[in-house]
Amino acid sequence: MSGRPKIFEEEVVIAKAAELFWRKGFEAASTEELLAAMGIGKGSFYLAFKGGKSELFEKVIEGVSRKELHLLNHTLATSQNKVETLKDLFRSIGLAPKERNQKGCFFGQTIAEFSSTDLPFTDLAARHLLQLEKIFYEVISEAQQDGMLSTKEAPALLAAHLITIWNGLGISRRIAPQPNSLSTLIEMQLKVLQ
Amino acid sequence: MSGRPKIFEEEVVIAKAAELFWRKGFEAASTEELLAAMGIGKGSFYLAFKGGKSELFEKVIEGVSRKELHLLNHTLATSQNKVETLKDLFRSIGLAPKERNQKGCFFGQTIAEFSSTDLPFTDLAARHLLQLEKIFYEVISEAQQDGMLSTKEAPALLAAHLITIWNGLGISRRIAPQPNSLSTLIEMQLKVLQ
DNA sequence: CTACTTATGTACCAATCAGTACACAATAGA
DNA sequence: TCTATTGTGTACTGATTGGTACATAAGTAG
Repeated sequence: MSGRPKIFEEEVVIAKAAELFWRKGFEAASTEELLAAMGIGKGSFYLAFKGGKSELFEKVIEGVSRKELHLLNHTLATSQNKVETLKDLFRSIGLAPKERNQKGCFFGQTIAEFSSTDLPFTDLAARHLLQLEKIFYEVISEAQQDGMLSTKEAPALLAAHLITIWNGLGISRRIAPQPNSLSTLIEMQLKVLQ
Repeated sequence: MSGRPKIFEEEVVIAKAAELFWRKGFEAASTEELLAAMGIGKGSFYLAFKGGKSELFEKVIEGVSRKELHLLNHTLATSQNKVETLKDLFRSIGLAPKERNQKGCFFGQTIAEFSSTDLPFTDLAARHLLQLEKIFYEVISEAQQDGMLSTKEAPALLAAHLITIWNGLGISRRIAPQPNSLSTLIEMQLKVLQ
């Protein structure tokens, strides 16, 4: 039944591969580099990931998505002021270290690399952004009903607007000379949530 | 002095290469594909572009940038209402055909592909976005002074905000189910210019 | 015509790509 | 200990990568 034991956990090596994919993109990250980063050999890799590099990348997208959404959902669930928590999500961009900002948004990056092809990566990345938009929508919707938001704008439109800004900041943060300039911009952009 | 005549014009083949680079990105576009698209052979190519694929890509960035900025500047120069012209630039995203929208923004795409490396491509692409931002700034600044804009927000902040939205729409347009949804979003986002 | 200059097409190159084949190692159950 | 099962490491593969070498073509100048 159970032969030689695995020397790695799938979740762990997927997370390590994610780091490299995020930094270099799918095409530029070679399988050899990935294997080195994951700390496993070809034999183990192609046994665990029969689909090779593509399967790995799909699982990386799903893994990063799950982690990020879980973190946000958890923070919201234990938050006193959900709108403020949402705002803090954006504010964190202005406070992030340079290395983090240079990597931008993994999902926006993936869409940029693949949206003109027919690979399934675009759909997976788009699905994440859609889920993020849905979270925005629900927080805004609830806050409006509770009178915590004075804006009369439709929650769906506001959520789509926030996603646009999120993706836009995913580019801006990569080329911003100093993160300080980002913070004042973000603070201004968050005025739509009042 | 003058030997065998060239069978191509540099500007023309650069424009043809731009189409492929824009659709597939730098890494995914192979030199052979590029040569086929440009309609020239390796001999001619490496004589004209001693830096190879990299030099070609730099010239593509510069070429696309120059064209887009020139078009916008020309439209603005002959416009009665510059703010409205700016708005129309954004509105055109909602009206563009699917094939166009799937390509997104070439400069955002390039920044996404390279911002974690030290290649000069990021700087070239960032420079374009900065120039675009400057145009936004000047139109807003002038309109505010002429009383055509009631917003009291600082022109520099508004311009940075518009660039964020521009880059965000560069992602949204790639994954939008139908362009119709984009138009209502864009119209809402343009309310900052009133 | 000859000499010179520049452009073109093709054959070729080493390096790298993602992926496979397979001998061998390590466990569990009998 | 023997067998079955699963995992690992390495050698190898064919294809493709970006790029070079070079013979030849197509012009101009004398």
